[in-house]
Amino acid sequence: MRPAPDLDEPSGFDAFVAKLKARDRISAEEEAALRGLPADERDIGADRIVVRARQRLSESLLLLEGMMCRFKDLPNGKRQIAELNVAGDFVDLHGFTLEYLDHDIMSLTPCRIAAVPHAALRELGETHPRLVRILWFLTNLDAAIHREWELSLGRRSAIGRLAHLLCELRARLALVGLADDKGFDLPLTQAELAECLGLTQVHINRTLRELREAGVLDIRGGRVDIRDLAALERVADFDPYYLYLQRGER
Amino acid sequence: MRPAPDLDEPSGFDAFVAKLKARDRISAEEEAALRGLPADERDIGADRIVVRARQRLSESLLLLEGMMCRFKDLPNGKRQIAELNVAGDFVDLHGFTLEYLDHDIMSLTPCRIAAVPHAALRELGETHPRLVRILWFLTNLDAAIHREWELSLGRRSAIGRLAHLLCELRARLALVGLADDKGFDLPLTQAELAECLGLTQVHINRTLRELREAGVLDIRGGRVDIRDLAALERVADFDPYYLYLQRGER
DNA sequence: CGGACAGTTGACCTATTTCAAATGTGGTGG
DNA sequence: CCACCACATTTGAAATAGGTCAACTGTCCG
Repeated sequence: MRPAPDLDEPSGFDAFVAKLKARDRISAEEEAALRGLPADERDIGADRIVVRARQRLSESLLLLEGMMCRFKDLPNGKRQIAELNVAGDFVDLHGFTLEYLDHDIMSLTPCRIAAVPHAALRELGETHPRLVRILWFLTNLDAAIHREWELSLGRRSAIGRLAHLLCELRARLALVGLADDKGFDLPLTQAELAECLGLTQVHINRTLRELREAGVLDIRGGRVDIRDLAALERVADFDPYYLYLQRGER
Repeated sequence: MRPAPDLDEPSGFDAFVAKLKARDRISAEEEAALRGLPADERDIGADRIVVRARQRLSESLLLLEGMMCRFKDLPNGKRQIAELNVAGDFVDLHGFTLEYLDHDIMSLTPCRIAAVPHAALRELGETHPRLVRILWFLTNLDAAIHREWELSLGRRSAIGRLAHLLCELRARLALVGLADDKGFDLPLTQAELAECLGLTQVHINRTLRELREAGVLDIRGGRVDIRDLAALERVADFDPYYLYLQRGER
């Protein structure tokens, strides 16, 4: 295990730690333990399958930079993206207890990742039970996001779904400083948005136009320009409580 | 904490422990630690909200008997059930790290539950890190089920969705001895099935008829009679790997 | 300049919803 | 034992959100 680095020194772990601190009080000793986790950093190109379903895992990947998604395919070729992952997400932390994943994970952009061996996580469990609860929380947060997507997929209209996804992404990216009220970078094609929302690419195109013509937002060149955030959250029916953004300390 | 009971003595924990043992090797000492968890047993009527979203939690509920569901509502009144829970499920274990839920939990039948204080789970974390990983696994299993439901809601046809849900339920109920190849008891109305599947009650009725007329199964009087399991799994496109039924030991 | 994709648009189609009414069914009180 | 009520199921007819198909238009990059 590498020595705990100087806490002031910027590292790829920053987005991750920032996200934890936004939700829980983390002591200096705990932060050092997290930053001291052995982590093999790597770069990955866009549109690469990073983790394959059913593959036995011995490490979990922290996404330092870039965007990834987890998805499942049907034999007929239809694809459903189950969640988007942004910088600071521990994309397959659930693989630590599941041992293999039930879905693939793919990079949507070039990404920088840090691979943390499961052995190190197990060790952390012996020494820092509270940190384990915080990691456990992160996987439960993924489940909460899945539930909100189930609600969208099952019960929201196309425009509501699309607006909701954009609100969620904005909130999650803002947490790591990658979005504000004006907008954010969105490296997704309309076809990929369709795969998130259970719609077709053609219908995404029309729905996007509807949002544009209503003066809500505009997507151009991989960037979401929000014209009227309040209106966006209204059509999305967005309530971020499911993201657990301001949980008290445990 | 009450003393560890005789392991041979039947208890409400049996379905729970059976489910763990089906997936992981549990030592006698570990089983004793689980069964020794303080648990306040209670009975609950059908159609009662058992845990409310946003409510601060200090205990988690193990479902000993009966069926529950977790759901979210839209302001327009539409409801999406995110998961069904059967005997042996730790229905709001995720509340231990989330502190409050993002959804309601409701009983679908009369239920018997055991409430385990979070303090006892925290203590277990200090003494039995491996058991914590097994509990953590259970919440990750819920997330895997959510992902499969996202796939159904986003990409499967009505008949595929319905068949898939019935396959999943059958597999999960079989794990605790409540289903076999012939069928199982299903205490859901067609309206509730619709709320699971993102469809309308009317369409569930028609889809059920389609399955009946194809000789696949018949639902009558709260019981699913499976006529042709292979056909059912074929229209469902069912592959139970996402249920992690035969994981090796960690 | 050409080729590969991503985005746009129109015309038509269909799975599922909506609305409305009829038919079961199980439980309760008289 | 029957009448009645609430609720679940069934069915038909009409409406629609979103899908499908096919072509055209960027736009980026080598």
